Amino acid sequence: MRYAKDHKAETRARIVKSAAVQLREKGARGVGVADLMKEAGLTHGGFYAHFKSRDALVIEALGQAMDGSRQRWRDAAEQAPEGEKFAALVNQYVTAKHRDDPGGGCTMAALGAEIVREGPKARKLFLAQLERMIAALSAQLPGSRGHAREQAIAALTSMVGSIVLSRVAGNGALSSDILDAGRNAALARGPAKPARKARAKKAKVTPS
Amino acid sequence: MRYAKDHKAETRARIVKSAAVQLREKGARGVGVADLMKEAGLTHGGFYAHFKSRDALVIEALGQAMDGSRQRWRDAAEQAPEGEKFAALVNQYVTAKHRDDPGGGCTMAALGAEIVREGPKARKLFLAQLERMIAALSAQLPGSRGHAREQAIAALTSMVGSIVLSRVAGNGALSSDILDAGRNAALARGPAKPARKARAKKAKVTPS
DNA sequence: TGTACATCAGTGAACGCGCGTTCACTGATGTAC
DNA sequence: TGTACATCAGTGAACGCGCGTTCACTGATGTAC
Repeated sequence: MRYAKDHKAETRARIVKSAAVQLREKGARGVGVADLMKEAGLTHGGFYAHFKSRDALVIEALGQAMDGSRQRWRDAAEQAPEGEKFAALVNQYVTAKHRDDPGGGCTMAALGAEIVREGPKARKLFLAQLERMIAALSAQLPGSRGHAREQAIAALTSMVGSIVLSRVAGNGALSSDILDAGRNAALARGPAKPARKARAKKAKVTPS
Repeated sequence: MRYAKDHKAETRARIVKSAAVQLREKGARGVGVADLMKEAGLTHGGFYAHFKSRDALVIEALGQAMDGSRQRWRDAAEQAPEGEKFAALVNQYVTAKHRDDPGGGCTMAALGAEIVREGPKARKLFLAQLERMIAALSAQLPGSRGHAREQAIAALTSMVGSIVLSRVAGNGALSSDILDAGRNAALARGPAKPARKARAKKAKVTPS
């Protein structure tokens, strides 16, 4: 063989990874086959040796992007001490870093609004991801299952809304205010934190 | 003249109105010149007698869509009694009707996430609209200006997040739960309501 | 060890199609004289 | 009143371009004998 035995699999993985980033940056319709292959250091003709169609790659890349988010959420929850896991999930999500890195960020925030128009496969992926996000937050909340779930959903609407709106706002004072207000709103759904932490995290909102 | 004196202006308005709907339904890239003209009962060739380019129409239609939202917000605030205006704004926004009618609904929820990728003109429109939404909510909240603004932003993140996520969820129980939880989270940012109303509005969240 | 052939990841020209844009034309009405 | 011409909203063929997809080919390596 001309290449190492898993060479083709590696190339394929490289394309998927690149697509997962570009999809979130440019939208589901914004990524071309030729761009993707160039990004992976190849020419466009080879694409169909790896994927059945552009759409098939999009589905796979969406799944990959979601897996990345799931891993991040799992890490955040695992690393936080008991009782602070909910806050850790919110705090790793509602950040300027996340706002400024759509390509590496949450697929729901980046593509949720437009994916409704795509095919059923993409929709199913997003629905499953949405349920996982709710479950992950809910698992860190006290009280009855129903109450925890309601609080988790309330927090999630603010989290996703914060990222979407802060991206619209750009990266100035308004954008920071949106992140701060949204983060606080989501955190308020969780268990009360130690006073010093709560104070340290208190957001400053610049008056208009 | 073959046509009434404002015939051309009416045709133009018809195209813009149709585009304002289709943009929100299909995305900024999802609307073609030929589709739009057919929707207006014309053939595609006449398009450039009305608009300089497709992009120019998109900008105009976005503005029109936003004007519609602004009008709806204004009406809701005016019609509600003093002290319930904030709740009225939230309640007219976070509804299944809004979720199911992206073409007639909020431009921010439908296109906010993807408009970041478009040109500076579209961005400016969205930024201005975002500031108007915050101001409209903020004006109905008590307390210092800074505090009212923070509460308004917190509410808005939940409102927009609710619509985006409920659309991802479809129209089943999860979707309803998202609307309920998001609406309650936003309402909680406003002044306390009369007890009977608060009870009547209380959302039921189906346990998972 | 050497030669002929198979394999296969990747190349790049070519094709078809959709879409934005252009343009010569239509046909109904208004105006000049 | 009648005739020739101007106006102008709208028509539909055509063009250019980008993009997804196909396909014959390349060239390096492995294998058969």
